[in-house]
Order: sequence, then C-alpha cells, then structure tokens
Amino acid sequence: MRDVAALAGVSLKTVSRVVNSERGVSEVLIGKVKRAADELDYRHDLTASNLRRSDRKTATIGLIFEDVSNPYFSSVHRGIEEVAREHGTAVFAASVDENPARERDLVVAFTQRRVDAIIMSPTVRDQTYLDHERRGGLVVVFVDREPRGFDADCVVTDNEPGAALATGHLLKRGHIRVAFVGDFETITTASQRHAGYAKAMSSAGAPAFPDLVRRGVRTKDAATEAVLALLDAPEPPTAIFAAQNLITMGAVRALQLRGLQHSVALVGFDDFSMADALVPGVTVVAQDPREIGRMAARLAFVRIKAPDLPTAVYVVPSGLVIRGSGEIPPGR
Amino acid sequence: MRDVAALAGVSLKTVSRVVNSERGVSEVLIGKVKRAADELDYRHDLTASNLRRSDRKTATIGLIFEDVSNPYFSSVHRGIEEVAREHGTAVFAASVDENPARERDLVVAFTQRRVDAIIMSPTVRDQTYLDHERRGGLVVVFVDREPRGFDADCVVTDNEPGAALATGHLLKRGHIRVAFVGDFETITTASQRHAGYAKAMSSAGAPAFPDLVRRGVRTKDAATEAVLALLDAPEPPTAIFAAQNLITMGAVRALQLRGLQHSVALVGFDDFSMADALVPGVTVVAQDPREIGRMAARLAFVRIKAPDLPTAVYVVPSGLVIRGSGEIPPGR
DNA sequence: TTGAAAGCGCTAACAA
DNA sequence: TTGTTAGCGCTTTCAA
Repeated sequence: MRDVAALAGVSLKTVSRVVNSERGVSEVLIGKVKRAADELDYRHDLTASNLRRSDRKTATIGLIFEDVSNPYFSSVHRGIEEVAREHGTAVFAASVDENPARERDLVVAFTQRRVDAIIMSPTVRDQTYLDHERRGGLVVVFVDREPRGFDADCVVTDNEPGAALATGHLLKRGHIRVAFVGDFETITTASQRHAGYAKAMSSAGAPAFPDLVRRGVRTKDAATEAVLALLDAPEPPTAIFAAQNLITMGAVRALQLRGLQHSVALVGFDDFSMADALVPGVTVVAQDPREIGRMAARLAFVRIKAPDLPTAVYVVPSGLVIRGSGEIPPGR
Repeated sequence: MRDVAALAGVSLKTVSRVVNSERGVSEVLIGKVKRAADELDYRHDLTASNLRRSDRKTATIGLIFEDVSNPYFSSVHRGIEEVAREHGTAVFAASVDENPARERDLVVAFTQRRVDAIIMSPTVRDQTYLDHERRGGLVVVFVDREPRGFDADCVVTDNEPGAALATGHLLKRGHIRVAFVGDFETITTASQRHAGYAKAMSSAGAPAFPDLVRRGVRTKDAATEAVLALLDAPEPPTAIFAAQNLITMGAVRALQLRGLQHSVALVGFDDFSMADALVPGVTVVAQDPREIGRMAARLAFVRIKAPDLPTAVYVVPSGLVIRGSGEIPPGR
C-alpha cells in the first residue's frame, strides 16, 4: 500500500480511502491510485485491515460438524454459504469425527483466527466451555442439536413430533412390533427422536419392546449389523424406525441382505439421495437441511450486529415423504 | 497480551515466547505467564501474529469447488481436511455454482485473507488470471480438472482410460448402440471421458452414433431429461455410459420412469451413495475422492515449503465396480 | 535468560 | 478534499 501511495504520488490514507471505496476522494486521485495499484499487483490485506479497524470484524465464520462429507451436513453447509455470500463472508468448515477433543480444538483454532461467529452441531456432552469464548465476544449458533450448559441461538428440526409421526405412520398400518434404531442418547436429536417413538408407541397402546430398541448406533455399518441382529432374533420386528440418514441406509442394506425389503416396513428420519430410486422407495421424515443452514446463518449475522438480543430456539418443521417402504403391512 | 505481561510482571516478549512455546524461558516465568493468561481469558491472536511474522504463513487454505454439497466434492474436502489437520491448518470451503465470475471472486476473497494455498476444481475456461496471484506468492493446486493457461500441480483421475474401460465393458457384452451422456466439453473431465468413450467405440469397430451423444448435461434433472429423450427416440440405445455421478443418478431415474432399468445397460463414472442398493445395482467406474483430496493437500503443503519445485500432474487410478446394471445384455 | 524498541499493513482520529 | 500521526496485537532485532 505504501508502494502504491508512492507511485500514485498520494498519501497512504488516500490509497486506503480508494481501496475501501470511501467517499470524498476526487476522481483524479481515484484514477491515479487505481492505476498504480494495478501496475503493482496490489492486493488489499484484510488481516492487517482488520487488526486496525474498530469493529474488528473479519467477515469470516467457522463451521464445526460431525463430518463435512455427511450429506446432511454438506447441505447445511451449502445453505450457510448462500447467506454468508450475501454478507461477503468466507466460511471455514471442519469435522469433529469421533474425536471429542476436536470440538474444543476447532473452537480455539477458529477463535484464534478471529472468526465473527461459529455455527456448530455439538458433539461433546457439554458446551459450558464456550462461556470463556463468549466473554471474548464470540457468537455461537447451533444447528441440528441443542447445546448443553450454554445458552445460545439454535436451529433444530421438530425431532420429537417428527419421530412420533414416523412411528405413528407405522402403527396406523397395523404394526405393533416396531423397532427403533438410533444414535447414542447423549446426542440430543437421538434422544428426542427416541422420545417421539416411545410416546407414539405408548399412546397407541403398544407395549414397550426393550428388545426392539437399539441405541448407540453411529455408522451405516453399525446400523446394518444392528438391524440384522433384530431380523435374526426369535421375535423380529414387523417394522423399523431408523432415526437418522446413515442408519436408514444401513437398515436398507440389512433388509436387502435378508431379502425382507418387501415384507418388513421401514421409515427413516432424514431424507437421503436415491431414497426414491430404491425398490421399494424409502419413506422418510424429511428435513430441509439447506433451509436449516440458511436460517442458522441469518441468526448468526443478526447476533453479530446485536449480541445482546435474547437467544431463541428455532424449530424447522419436517414432513413425511411416502414412498413405499413405510406402507408395507405387517404380513408376518 | 500486554495485560498478561503486566499481570505476570514480565515483558511483552516473554509472554510471546511462552505463548509460542519458544525455548529459553525459565520455568518460573512460564508458570507466571500461564497463570496470568488463564486469569485474563487470554486468546492468542493469530491474525496479528501473522502480520508480524517473517514467513507470513496463516496456516489457512481455501477450497473452491463447483458445489460443496456434491458428494464427490464433499469427500475431496474431507480428504483435504485430514491432511490439513496434521498441519494445524484451517480450511475455507466455497462453491462456484453456475456463476463463472465467482471463481475469481473467491480467489480474491481467499487471497485477501492471506491463505497459504488454494485447492480448486476449475470451472472457468481459463485460469491465466491466476498468474497475477502467484506473483504474490499464492500456491494453487488443482483437483479433478486440469487448469488451462496456467501451470500448476494437479490431481486427477485417469478419465480417458476409465471412460474407455466403462465403454469397453458394455461393448464386450455385445452392445453397439452405446450412448454417452456428459457435461459441457469445456470441462476437461467431460471432454476426456468423451474421448475415452469415442476411442473405445472406434477401436471396437463400432460406428459413431452422433444421435446417442448428449453433452452439456450438468444436473441430475437435466440428465433425466436427456436420457428420457434418448430412450424415447426411434432408435434408442441398448446401453448408456453416464460420465459423472449426478448424471448417473438422473439416468437411473429416467430408466425407472420408462421401466427399462432391467433391459437397458448402464455404467456410470464416479461412485455414489446407495448405488449398490439399487435394483439392479449400478455398475460404475469408481474414483477415490478422499484419496484425491489427501493427495492434493499433500502437494499443497509441499509447495508451500518449496514453491520452486517443478509442477506435476498426479493421476489417481479408477476401477470398475460391477453391480449388475452394466452387465445387462443387448436384449433388444 | 530477559527486555526495549521498531515495525508488519492497515485505519482511526484529528489536523490542514 | 487530502495528509499526518498514532497504534491495532504481535514478533523481530538487537542489546543487556
């Protein structure tokens, strides 16, 4: 910038004004500065600019997900990006995977790079540690799962009603032995979906079948195994509620391995690619992950401007998509 | 940092030394500094640190893809992240979508944030504009598609041989009227895959069928339409080669709509989720996008350290995954 | 082993 | 409208 000023024969501050499109610079000087900048291949340094600016905003946000390549999260990512783009904001994205320490490490990594906000899906049991960061002015918005021990904006699906809807759909077809396959109960979505399942079961007068409830299932392969175990048991279920996209995919595989995809009903939570192309098509309770991402980003930008607003939980409704697998009767 | 120094009763430089784990500070002072930092909720500011550092490395890289939520790219992203993590590096990720101006805008956005490297899949016809950025010391590595007008490291699949393999697989089963459905020929992968198709056709002595070649197909829906048009033509193909994951998905849909999934053969390029669960399973030429991502990231970090090494193109082999759809004979 | 002074590239505050 | 000076939070350089 100094070199540009020298070449254009103006002061540093004038270059700064031109670069930032501030008003009050004569056309002549604007032209001179722009030509000099062009000639010198000048690139404005946002990190230096930010260091001096009074608002200290970097126009950068960070995303922390279980896995950026999970189709659910990559769609949320996409929705966030759309809104961030309108705000001229760049987006970091990172995965926690199975490593609980990484959630905190990533928060630190992003904080040190002075992101304006973090949008995350919590994986650790407790987010109390974020108090420390918030004192430093960090904005945090949660997606998919609510935080624990930390009050913040949050965008979630109507997990419990959605799960009840899915389970009720099966019960209405005459199923009684409806199995539940879901993630660890420490994951809020998983426990809410289990609650929805349990409520629907009991309000339909169905007994609780502890042997038909499989929790702590995280991966597609684990889901296949869990469902195979259910199907091979002496008293198998006539219908299955799979509480998450990877689990549904694993369940499809298990049903196919046993040749039962046309005789055991299946409803999944979360839509997934090609669910409509399978035979039978897979009935699901679908969320709108892209809209969830957009919503979370909007909340983040509002809070960046107004940090003291009261926090809120936004619930995005889900809906049943009927495709065949959930409409199989309990033939036995 | 000044406050920490004051509270600990040491100089700024000593705090800096402790924060950066430099040697040559007595245990006593290290303890004092750490306690003071804790008490004051001190957070090291990487942006300020970077401004003054001599190497000016931000431990940050940027990704520019067609669409971060495309399963192929989100897997590449994942592979890159794994390697970046080992280097303590944070990862920006952004989508170009259908907007050609965005590729350049994103390069500028990342450059202004002083990323150490950009890993991108080019969408614009010409990358000559990057010369300007490279003069500023930017490292660029390409994935999936080779750049044009710009010499840089590149990680690609063996597109032409892979496409020839897929086409040959169909020809060997006795198909002659094999259709090609692919993206615009300005996309290097699309033109290479078309070249592989054409070579396999001619070396098998099959005539060229201009009416069976559909190019410029970008989305799943466009692919469904294109394949429906092929199937509804007076002389439909007996086999289809779909040159990309979204196109294959669209082709599956089209075949199902016409009830032809068991009579018209299909081989796709790129694997996709649930391809094995469809009926019939979809035969594909599979890449390893995660490994491609890892490789690209390794190249980027090597070049950050040694910018003057000669550039190279790395070809990651693909392989045929046989699942049923590609083994349907030309029943007619 | 520790610290003082200078300055990275930029903008705020003020002055001309 | 334009410029000068100071300083953002940190590390470099050099001196003690």
